[in-house]
Amino acid sequence: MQLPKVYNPKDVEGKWYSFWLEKKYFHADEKDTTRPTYSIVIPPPNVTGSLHMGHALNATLQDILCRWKRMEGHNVLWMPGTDHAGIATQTVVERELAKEGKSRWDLGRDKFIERVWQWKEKYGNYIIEQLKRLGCSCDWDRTRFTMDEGFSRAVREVFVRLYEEGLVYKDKYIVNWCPRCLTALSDLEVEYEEKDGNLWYIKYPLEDGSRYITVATTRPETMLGDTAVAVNPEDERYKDHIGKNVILPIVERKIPVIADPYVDPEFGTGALKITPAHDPNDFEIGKKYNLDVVCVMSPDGTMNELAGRYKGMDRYEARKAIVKELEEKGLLEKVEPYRHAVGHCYRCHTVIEPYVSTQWFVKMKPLAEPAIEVVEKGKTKIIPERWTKVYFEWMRNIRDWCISRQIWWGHRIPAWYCEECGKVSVSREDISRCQHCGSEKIKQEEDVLDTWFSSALWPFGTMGWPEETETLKKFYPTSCLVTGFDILFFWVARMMMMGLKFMNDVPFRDVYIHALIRDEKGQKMSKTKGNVIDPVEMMEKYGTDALRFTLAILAAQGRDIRLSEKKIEAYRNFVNKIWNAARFTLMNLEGFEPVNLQDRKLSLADRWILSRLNRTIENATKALEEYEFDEYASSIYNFVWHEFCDWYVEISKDDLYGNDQDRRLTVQNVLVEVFDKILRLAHPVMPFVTEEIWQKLPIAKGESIMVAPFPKTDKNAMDQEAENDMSFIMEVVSLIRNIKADMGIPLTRRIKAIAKSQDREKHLLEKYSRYVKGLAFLNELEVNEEATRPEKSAMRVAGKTEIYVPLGDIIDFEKEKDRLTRELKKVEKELERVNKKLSNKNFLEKAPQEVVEKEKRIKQELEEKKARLEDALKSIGA
RNA sequence: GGGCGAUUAGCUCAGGGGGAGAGCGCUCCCCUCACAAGGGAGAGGUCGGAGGUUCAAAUCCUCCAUCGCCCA
Repeated sequence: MQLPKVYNPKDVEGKWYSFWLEKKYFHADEKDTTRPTYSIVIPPPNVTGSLHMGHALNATLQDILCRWKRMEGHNVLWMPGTDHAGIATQTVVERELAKEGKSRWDLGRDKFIERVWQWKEKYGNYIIEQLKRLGCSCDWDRTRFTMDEGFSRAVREVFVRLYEEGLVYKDKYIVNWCPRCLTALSDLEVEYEEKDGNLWYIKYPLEDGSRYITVATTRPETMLGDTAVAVNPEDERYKDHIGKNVILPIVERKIPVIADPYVDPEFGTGALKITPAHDPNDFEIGKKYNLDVVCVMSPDGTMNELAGRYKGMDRYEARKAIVKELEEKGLLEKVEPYRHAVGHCYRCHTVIEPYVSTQWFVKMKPLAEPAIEVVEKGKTKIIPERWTKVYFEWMRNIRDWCISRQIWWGHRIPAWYCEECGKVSVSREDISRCQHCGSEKIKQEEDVLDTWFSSALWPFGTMGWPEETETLKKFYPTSCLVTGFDILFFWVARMMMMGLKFMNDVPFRDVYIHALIRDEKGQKMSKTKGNVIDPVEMMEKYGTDALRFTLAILAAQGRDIRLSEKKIEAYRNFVNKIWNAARFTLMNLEGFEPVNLQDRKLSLADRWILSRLNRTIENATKALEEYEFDEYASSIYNFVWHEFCDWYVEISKDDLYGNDQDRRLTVQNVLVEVFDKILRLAHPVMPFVTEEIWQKLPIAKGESIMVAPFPKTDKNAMDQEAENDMSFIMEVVSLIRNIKADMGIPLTRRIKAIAKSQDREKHLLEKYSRYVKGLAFLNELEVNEEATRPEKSAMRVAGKTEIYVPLGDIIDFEKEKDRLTRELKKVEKELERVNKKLSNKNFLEKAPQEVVEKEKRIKQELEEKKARLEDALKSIGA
């Protein structure tokens, strides 16, 4: 069988993916009673989204887990779906409308929503298709959407139940407001950024006209809404001002000077203007002292009628104008540059405005407590562990969650207001009459729910809740959640609370938190920076397996991933390496018939590679169990490339091309055995190339590698002796190659080498001289206990063995001297370290016996090596 | 302001008390019958700094410096 020289992913990826789909391998089975279950819900990407590297990493890791568990015999459910992403999606469609010169108001609510659905039908599957391209083995028949009918029912049920229990309430409160999106946001949806601003010092004249009190503020435009000035009660400077009034400049309103320990005397002048309508802290103080709440802004961030002649002005224009007026009136004492954190809308990056309005909230404390407890008790494990601290920190300081949004796209809050009795009706089903007075004059709440409110229900909402479905019984709680830390609070924490509340059980047993992807300079990837590496483009260029493998091998716990195209290219080369090893194997299987390796006489190399294979399986499996995806991938990489290809394949050639039919058959079987297991081991991370090759292997097997068993470690194949012996042979080979390279002899030029060796090493060299001769390209290897060094020769030391390579006139004595000297220096340095240790009485007394023994052994080895090197140097006259 | 993390070869990063590692890059040699997307060989680190614990510290502790992130 002949394979193309270069692996071409395009020929195989689509083919196998369709095959898997056709065979329904991705299907999770509620009816199955034999297999253990394993389930994961995908973090639903935004419908507006297209696949970025973060998704690719996230999905690759989940797919590795799912494919692995499936091969280990689990009944696996990987639940896919998308999120309706309220503000983001609405914005996209609004932008589309804007191109037609329309706003959503022109269409009206119903028409607009219809339009969003149209948009979703057209583009909403885009990211799902891309996930398929990535090879994801989700159970696509179950694909859910947070706005679909069943899910919406779950959202309503949760809302109503929380309302009935008093955990959802409506209140007038100061919230984060985005003047562009025209909606409230939760605390989490505000991103703070350090900005250079100013601290304006404004003089407020005392009522009696005697003096001024100077306040410092970063937001002079809000002064129009001031309703008090506050000072610290301990502050000597202001003690006699307390209780008096000042005249608020421009507005000419009388406002009191109050005292509250909240005021930091060190900040600014120690006097604080209090604007309850425009600052959360001021709002609290206002409540405490029953101050008026004077709101001087409209929802869109312009000044309103209470701002007098500044009405209609944008907040920043107003700031300038007000500062100017104060300056003209001589009331501006000074301006200082001041750096402070400014909140921005996480969707559109507009500076948010604290804004007093009536909103819906979820009471968090009663929900958070159990969510803390289950993690404390280890019912859910967060990996890496350090994130548990972050989780606790947030959960313990949690504030009520503002869940209403003044947008149209989302789950409309199921509350109706009665025009007659003024009461609120909250209902699971749409109603046409007031629940209190029966009036038909009712109107549904215009607001929709925060998208995260619905995503919080994802693990059970997708499984059919509130129905008691078979799916829930079988697959809830899920086994693992794989996600980035950026949504630990947004999503993970909230799912935990909702899962516990409505399912009485944690939503997931493990939470694996992976890194964020950055560019090679460590910067976040963003379209505006232009440093985005597009996963689809990378799959196109290097193949899906290469991309997946790259992401996996870089996914070390606790550190962000700096990705570059070069890395993907490097692992594309690895995929190709596997391909070519397969090509080699398949080219040399003429006359192959399967045999039982246990019945065969195995060579050292056979035993060695089988032993290494099993260690690799052991390592890789352990790594998967501990979510060490990097370790899993790199143990495959190292084994395949640096043990199997570099050594075993080379050694096998001798037998494959030789005349010993028996040996030939054994080696063929070893090659196939190693390949079969390594393909199955690697399948979860590189599904396509492994399937393509595996299908060509001449072994008894099922119809797909996807449903073949994951390899198990065979303890009997572990052979420490073979590994030790082989590593000595490998060392000798390397040393001879090294001499050739140093002396400018082409590797393949056959020459003679002499080994002065005894005991075990001599025995090994004699027994396996075939390996040495083959791998180091020698025409003769003389092994002799009494050998003396030929005059014009190079020398190296392996263990206690001296290797001589006679070179005649081609020897470069300078080079050889240089080489030996450097080697000697290294040995001496090492020896120094060891001697220091061994001459330390405390070390000899307190260190474990085995460590001391080991050091002694090392010392002896080094001394012998040193003596040999010195002799060699002497003999070339140095 | 509070917390977390990082600092190891030119670059990107593993390692986490007992002989400094990988990939990429670099240098030299080789189109050898699986693979030039390859093979062989090599150079290159007082493991950020200072203290401490220990027989022994890159590894544990403290402090400092620089960078990054989260929260207020």
